[in-house]
Amino acid sequence: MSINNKPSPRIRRSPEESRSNILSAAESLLVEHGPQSLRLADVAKAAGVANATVLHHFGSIDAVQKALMERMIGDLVDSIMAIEVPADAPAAARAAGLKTLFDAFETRGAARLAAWLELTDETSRLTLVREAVQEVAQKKIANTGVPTEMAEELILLSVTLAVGVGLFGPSLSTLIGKPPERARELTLQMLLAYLQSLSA
Amino acid sequence: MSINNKPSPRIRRSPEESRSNILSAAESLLVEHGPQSLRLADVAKAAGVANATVLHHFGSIDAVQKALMERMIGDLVDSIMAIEVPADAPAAARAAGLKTLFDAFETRGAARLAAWLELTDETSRLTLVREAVQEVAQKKIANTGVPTEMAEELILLSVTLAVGVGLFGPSLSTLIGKPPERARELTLQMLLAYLQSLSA
DNA sequence: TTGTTTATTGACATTTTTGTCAGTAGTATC
DNA sequence: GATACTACTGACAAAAATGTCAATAAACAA
Repeated sequence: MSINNKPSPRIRRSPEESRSNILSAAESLLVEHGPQSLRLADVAKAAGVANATVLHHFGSIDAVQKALMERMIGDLVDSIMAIEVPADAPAAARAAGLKTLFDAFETRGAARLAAWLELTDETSRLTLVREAVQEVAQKKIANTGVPTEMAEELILLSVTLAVGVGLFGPSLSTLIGKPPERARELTLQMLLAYLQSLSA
Repeated sequence: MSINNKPSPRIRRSPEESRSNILSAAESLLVEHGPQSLRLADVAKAAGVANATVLHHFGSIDAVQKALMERMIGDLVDSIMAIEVPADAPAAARAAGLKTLFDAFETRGAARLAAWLELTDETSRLTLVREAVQEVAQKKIANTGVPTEMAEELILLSVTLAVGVGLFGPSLSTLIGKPPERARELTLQMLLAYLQSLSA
């Protein structure tokens, strides 16, 4: 029996492409199998490269995890910044903005990222998010006549609910026999009603 | 130089005590340093016993983690079951019940436990919680005249918010320069207002 | 073509973590 | 006491995970 030595065709990427490829693979692992699946061998395999390649680009598996946090935080910030809060803020527009916020945390791994950061005491990395939130508070809500102080608290409330629902909503809903999106629906319904009551 | 061979005084516990001691140490580690700190050597050290002792009682470090999940879930169920919802449910009593619920998730590690389960795809272990929730829904709320269907959804809403706020509330609050309990205050305030509006 | 650069890799070395085992030492019973 | 039982432990073995290094090969330039 002859062993098949296929010369294993190499793919040569630019450093940026390669890093991005590896981080994307790691992100999938994180979302699908949790943080403890971010092992060197697993990440390399998922990315379709050798272990040494991962280390060549990041130096250590720890650095991969840190870089992944940074990238996902960056994406999250982009999502937050993209939220539009019309100046006159009619109810429908406000609802759409909140829906976008909740989607940002539930689809893909933003909520899972947040849980990961929370469990590993890496919340300090969230300064970028903080700045984004405050920018939204100032530029996009302050000009509606709502005082900044209250705008910040409403954002705190909304973000807390969005990330919590994003992480736990689907599981808890199905746990008690409801469709997975039920917790989010209920939460959004309540949040909107509450915001409306504040306007009156 | 003579090496000091103190014979290292042994503590001999009953198997139950020993298991409990080890699980308590593990729980502290989980709450303070996250799931990835639940290594054999760390758990043993925190419990003040040898590595082999942990394995003697649990067989593997994995079994320790599973046992810890079970125990914390049991504690959580007890907390939920202890919630009293008076039959006539005056606003103040309802507020107290919800406060208890939120406390159950924030103090100590219930919310962190939930996040751990979520990230590791172990949500299937939550059947006990499910049963507790449904028992509360039936026995303690149904007799207030609220239909079971709605009671379950209100509990889903409350639990989702409680666990989300318990996990993320403190960090997010301090992140934007508020006292750590601010997110919980805001959430409870909204939730109570919403429940009251439903009664009208 | 020839040479330069460097992304890539397999083989190996190191470290970390987990698990095994035979012997030790508390506790209870006779 | 003496004996039995077993919780407990240190020393060691095994496995898993991370990291090193010299060689290879893809892209590009002269």
